[in-house]
Amino acid sequence: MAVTMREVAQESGVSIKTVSRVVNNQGEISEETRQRVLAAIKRLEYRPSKLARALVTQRTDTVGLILGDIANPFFSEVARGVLDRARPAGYDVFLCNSDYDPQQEIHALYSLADHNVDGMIIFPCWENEEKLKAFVDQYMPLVVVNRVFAPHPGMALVLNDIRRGARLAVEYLVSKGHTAIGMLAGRAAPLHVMERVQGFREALVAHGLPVVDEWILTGSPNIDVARGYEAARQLLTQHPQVTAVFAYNDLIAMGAIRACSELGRRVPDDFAVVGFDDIEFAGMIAPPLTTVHIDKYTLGQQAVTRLVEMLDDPESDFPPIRLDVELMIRKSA
Amino acid sequence: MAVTMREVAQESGVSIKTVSRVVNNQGEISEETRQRVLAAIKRLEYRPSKLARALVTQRTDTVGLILGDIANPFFSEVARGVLDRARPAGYDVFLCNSDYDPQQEIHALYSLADHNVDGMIIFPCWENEEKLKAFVDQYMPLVVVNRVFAPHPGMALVLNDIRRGARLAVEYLVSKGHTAIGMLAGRAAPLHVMERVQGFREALVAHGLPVVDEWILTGSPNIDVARGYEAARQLLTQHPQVTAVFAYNDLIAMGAIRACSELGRRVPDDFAVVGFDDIEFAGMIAPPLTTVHIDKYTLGQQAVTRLVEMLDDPESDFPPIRLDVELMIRKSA
DNA sequence: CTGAAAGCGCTTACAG
DNA sequence: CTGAAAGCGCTTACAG
Repeated sequence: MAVTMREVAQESGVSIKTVSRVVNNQGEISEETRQRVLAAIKRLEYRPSKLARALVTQRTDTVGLILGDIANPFFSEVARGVLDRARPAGYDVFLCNSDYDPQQEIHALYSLADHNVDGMIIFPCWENEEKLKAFVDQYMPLVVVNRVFAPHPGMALVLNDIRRGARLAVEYLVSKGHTAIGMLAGRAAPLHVMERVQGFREALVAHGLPVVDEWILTGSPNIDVARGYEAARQLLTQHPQVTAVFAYNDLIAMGAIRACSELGRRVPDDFAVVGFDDIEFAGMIAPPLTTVHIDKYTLGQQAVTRLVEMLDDPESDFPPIRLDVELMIRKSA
Repeated sequence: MAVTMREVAQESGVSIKTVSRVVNNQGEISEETRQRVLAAIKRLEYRPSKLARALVTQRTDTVGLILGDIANPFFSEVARGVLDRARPAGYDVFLCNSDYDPQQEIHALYSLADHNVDGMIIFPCWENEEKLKAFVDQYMPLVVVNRVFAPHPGMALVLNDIRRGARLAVEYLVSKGHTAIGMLAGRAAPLHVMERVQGFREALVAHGLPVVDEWILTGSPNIDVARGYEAARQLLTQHPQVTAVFAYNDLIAMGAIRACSELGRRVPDDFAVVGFDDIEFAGMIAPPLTTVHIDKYTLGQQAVTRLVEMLDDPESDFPPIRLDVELMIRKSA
C-alpha cells in the first residue's frame, strides 16, 4: 500500500541506504544524487515509516499526556499548551484520562509505554509516587506536574505553589470576617498529603481558627460540578454554622454555588465560596468566582519543554520548575 | 533495556514462536508449556512491543482525533466520549488541534498517518473535503463528524442536524418578536456551505424577514470568547438596529454577552443572544444562555464505534449516523 | 503440539 | 561519495 524506501531506491537508481541518507539529511552525498532521490521521493509521494525507524532507533517521536479529566477546562487548557509546544518540537501526543484513580492511571501509563512513547507528562495521584518511580527506572522519563514528589532520577517536576494558593484563598476569607470555614476537598486522597488541605490548615492555624475535620468534605471518585453540588448540600445542611468554603477547584465551587442557590443561601452574603484554577468561565458565572489563578497554558508548555530537555540529555538531572499562583478576587467571596 | 520475546523463550525453554502463540492466544498449545511460558512472562515482566508487532501486522491499535481546539469545552467533552469508548476497544488515541485551519488540519492528518494510526476521527474544515477523500483512498479510514460531505468509500459520517438546530434558534428569536437578526458566524469559511448559516437564512426567509449580509460577521481565525466579543462589539456599534444574534457557538455567544454588558445593552431586553453547543457552563453564566444542545459525549462515543466497525470490516460501507439537537431555552433570549 | 526461516521498513556500523 | 549485511522485535506461512 504505502510506498517504501526500497521503491524510492529503485526509482532513483541508488541503494536503499542512500535514500535513508537523504531522508535523514546525514552524511555527504553528491548534490546530484540528492536531487535525484528527492525527485523520486516527491514523485512517489514517499513518506518514511516512523514505525520502522522507531524499531531501530528506539525513538517514536511521541509523548504521552495523562491527566485527571480532559472535560475539566483546567486540563483542557493545559492540554492546549502541551500540544502547541509539542508539535514544533516534533512530537505527537497521546492523551489519557486517569479519572483521578490510581489504578486507571497505572493502566494508562503502561498502555502508553507499550506504544513506546519517548516520555510522558502526568498529573499523578499521590498514591502512585512509588510506582511511578519504579516505572521511570525501568522505562522512560516522566514529567510530574503539581505533585511534590521527592527527587528521583528520570523524573522532573513542574510545580505551581498550590499550598500558597490555598493559604491565599483562606486568608482572604478570614480577612472578610469568616471564622467558620469549611473545605470541599474533592476526591478522598490521603488528606494530610494534599497541598490544598495543608495550606488550608496552615492558614486557619495561623489565624487562631479551629480546623474542624467534619467541615472538610471528600469521598467521591469524581471532581466535577455534580460532586461540588452534592458535597456543598451536605455541608450546608449538616453544618449550617459554616459561612464559607474553600473548594478543591472551580468545578466544585460552581457546584457549591448551585447548591446555595437551591437552598436559598445568597453568595457571598450568606455563604462565601472560593475556587481554585481560575478556569476561563470562572469570571462569567453568577456570581463571578473568586478563585486562585493558575497559568494553565504555560504550565502545559513548560512541562513539554522540560520533557524535551530530558529526552535530549538523558544523563542530567533537572531541578523543579516553579510557577506562581495568584488570588483573583471577584464576587463569590 | 526492555525484555524481549527471545528472552522469554530462553527462560522458558521454548521457541520464540511458541511465546508468540501464548501471547496472542492462538493455536493449540499444551497447557503445560502454556503455563511455563506464562510464568516466564510474569517473572521477567515481559510486555510485547506493539511497535514490532505493528510492523508486520500493519495495525498499531491507535487512532487519531483531530478537532478544532481542545480548549473549547465542546471539543473537550467530545474527546471525553472518544477516550472512554476507545480504551475498552483497545485503542489509544492521538490528539491534534487544527485551529480550524485547513493547512494545519492537513498537516496533522499526515503527521498522524506517519505514525500508522489505524484510523482517525476528524471535525474537518469544509475546504478539505477533496483532500480528505484523496487521503482516505491512499491511507486509512476516516470518521468525519458534523460535516455533510458526499458519500465516499472509507469515509463514514457522524452528524448532528446542525441546520435544524440553527433554524430552531432563529425561529425562537422570531417568535420573540425580533425582526432584525444578525449572526456571529465565527471563522470565515465559505458562508454558503456552512450548515449554521444555511439554517439561519432558511428560517429568516421562511418568516419573510430580510437576510442582511452586513449583519453576518466572520473574519477571524479563532472561534473563542475573545472573537465573539470583538465581533459583537462591531455589530452592536455599526448596526445598532440589530436586536438579536445567533452565535456560531457558545464561546462566541459568551463574548457577545460580555460586549453587551460593556456597551450597556441589557441581555435579553435590549439584545438577545442564542448560542450553539450547550457547553456545560452555558447554564451557569449570567444570564444563562439560550442555546442549541448537542450531546457531545455521545457524539464522541458514536464516532469511535463507527470507526471500530470500519476497521473490523473494511469492505463495507456504512451509512451516516444521525444524532438530534434540541433548543435549550434559558434567559439570554 | 512445536520450530526454523523469511520478512515487515527502516538504521547502524563497517567497507570500499 | 556510495553500498551490502545485519538487526530492531515481532508475526506469517510452511514444515514436521
